[in-house]
Amino acid sequence: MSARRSAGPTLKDVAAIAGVSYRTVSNVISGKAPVSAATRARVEAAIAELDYRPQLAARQLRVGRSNLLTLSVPFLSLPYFAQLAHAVVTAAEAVGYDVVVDETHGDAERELRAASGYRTLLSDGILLSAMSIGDEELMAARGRTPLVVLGERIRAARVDRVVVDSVTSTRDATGHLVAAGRRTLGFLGTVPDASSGAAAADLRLEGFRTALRAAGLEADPRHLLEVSPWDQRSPDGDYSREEGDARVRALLATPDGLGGLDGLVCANDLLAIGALRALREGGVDVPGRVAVVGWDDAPESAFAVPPLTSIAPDLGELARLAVASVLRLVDDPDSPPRVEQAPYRLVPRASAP
Amino acid sequence: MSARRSAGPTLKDVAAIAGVSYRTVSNVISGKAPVSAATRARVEAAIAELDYRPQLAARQLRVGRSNLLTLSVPFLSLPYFAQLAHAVVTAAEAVGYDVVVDETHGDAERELRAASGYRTLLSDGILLSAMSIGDEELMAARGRTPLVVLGERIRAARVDRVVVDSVTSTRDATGHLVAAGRRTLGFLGTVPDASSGAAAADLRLEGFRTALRAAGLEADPRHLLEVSPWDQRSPDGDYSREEGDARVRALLATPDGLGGLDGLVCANDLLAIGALRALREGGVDVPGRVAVVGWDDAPESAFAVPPLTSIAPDLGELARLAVASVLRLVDDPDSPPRVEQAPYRLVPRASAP
DNA sequence: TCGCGTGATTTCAACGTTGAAACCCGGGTC
DNA sequence: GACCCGGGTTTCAACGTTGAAATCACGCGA
Repeated sequence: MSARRSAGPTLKDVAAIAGVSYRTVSNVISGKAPVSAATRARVEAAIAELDYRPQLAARQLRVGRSNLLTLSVPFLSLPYFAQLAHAVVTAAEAVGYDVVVDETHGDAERELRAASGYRTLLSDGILLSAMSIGDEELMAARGRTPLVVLGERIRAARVDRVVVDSVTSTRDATGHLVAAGRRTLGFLGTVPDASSGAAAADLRLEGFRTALRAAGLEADPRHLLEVSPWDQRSPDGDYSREEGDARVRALLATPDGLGGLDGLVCANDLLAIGALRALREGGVDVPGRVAVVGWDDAPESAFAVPPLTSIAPDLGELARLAVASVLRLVDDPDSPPRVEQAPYRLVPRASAP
Repeated sequence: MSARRSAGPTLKDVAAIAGVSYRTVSNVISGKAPVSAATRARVEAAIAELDYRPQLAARQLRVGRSNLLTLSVPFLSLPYFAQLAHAVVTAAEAVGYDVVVDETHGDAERELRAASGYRTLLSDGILLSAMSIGDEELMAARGRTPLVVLGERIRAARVDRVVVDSVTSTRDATGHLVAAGRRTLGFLGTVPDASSGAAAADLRLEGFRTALRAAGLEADPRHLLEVSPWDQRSPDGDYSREEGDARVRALLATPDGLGGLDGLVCANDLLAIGALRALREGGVDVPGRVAVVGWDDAPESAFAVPPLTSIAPDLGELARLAVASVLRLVDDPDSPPRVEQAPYRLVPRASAP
């Protein structure tokens, strides 16, 4: 006897018990062909008796679909991606799909593998949240598997994408500070190499600048706080609480300290939460002296000290759009690429009332 | 032409180009049979030319394995489960497995479906973190698919489980407070219905009591704070920051307020973080007046105000043990059930130095 | 009474892969 | 020179399911 798996019952086993052909059992299950009430009952009894379950692999082989989507994110352990995964699993379930989760750790090679459809054909479509690879690499690597990119790092028009507008959202967040009378604003989370050019953080910086310009303001270069270069060893990437803490701490240690800074826009909530700690421990009142806003609306942000004002992307909608997009591609691989936007809103809290 | 999928190349297509039989292509890919260097090169060139990928469904159908595990958790959006998912994906990847994530929302019906192996045969094994169903239901529902239960809710000896010892870990956490001179201790997170009897929170309460007893202390019943009954509508379950905040706020609103409470042990970090907020806003100094410990060591806990002392379960090890267990079952379905323990450690921070 | 249509059921083949076994061929061995 | 050995390669069948088409039973109108 071969070393095969538990060898559960098959259509044939059910058919034998019910006294019909196995095709009829299939008909009962799929409901695609009419079956008399009597046989249906017999078949269903047999199914229950054997606890029969269809073998997805066989179905998939036959029909060419797995009803599986792959979600590829850098780190499931970051709140943003955890929320995203939650939203995607929920959205996929609503349309009868399961989700395989892949973590890239922001590793370019792994992101390329995701873009190209992995080594093995498994899922019907891929949702990729990239943070290391750029447009050309992605376009070069992509394979036949339907692909939808999440987020604004990738800008190529020839891929389906679902995004939340980083520029206008961050402009709004910055505008919120300006409207509250803040005049000396800083930005936490600029990226070292200008080469990337399309990272979400760059777009958020752009939104920051747009808002300042609109208000006739300008940012002191010392208030543009750059995060450390990407570090593979860090388990959570560089937009972390620790990094936010460190960068603001460094600013405070500067000869002029804050230098009049009265508002800080952060590229994400984790950086903001780190910044809050550094400010608090540095004796700087928030929002009295400095107002802080983040981006993500992580669940913990409402419980930060003080509670953090943030941009809340509608991840539920993002996920629904993404799933819909990828399924459209599954149905029609030649469907022209679209870029869709998910909404966001500004959630004001005590850190920037 | 039928409406099948993109119809990528198959072994036969590669074979045609390379001028060999398709079985030889298979040999090149699997490496299970010797292939001469010359043909190997030709085949590999053909593979590259066509960008051939093996079709997992066909392989799975043939060999009876999918190299897929299903992880079933209540909420991916809770830090604990997000960390757990991260750990499981990592551990599975190390042994060549992908992970399908299923969210039950703590719904009993969905947990039962997970325990029984889902409606369709897809993954080789299931890792289930249950929070609603009990021993009997689980044993009754379980099907043929190898199952490993994560966590201590389920106690049945006849299922494989991987746990972190809630009793001793919480006893340690409580002991830490006692050692620091705290004498009037409370517990946040008792559960309403005593019927469940095996929920992790109950075990943590037991650990709390054990430690008190060992120190010759006793808890004032008013200091055993019960969380609200499970609420399906709540997106995050009842062990939430909001709940912790509400329960402690309620205690403070009591005629005697804290009533001498000088240490609070929380069933998890989210409750503790909520508690910290309520205490802070109630003007209660932590740890000056009340020391607080949590359980989970959520990433955000190090940045809480004050940073939270917590029990840090070794989720990496938990995941490795769980994956190893389920794969053992896959290889040998009759392998006797085991219960394995993952280690934990106490991480002291400012909330309970 | 015959044929016809429709509902119910079955037969057949195919999806792409791999285990098992057969085959082929050149180089020893006796 | 007959034989065996083993690397290299191929043939064959099967995994469990579903699309397509064939078959069957039966009531009904002509």
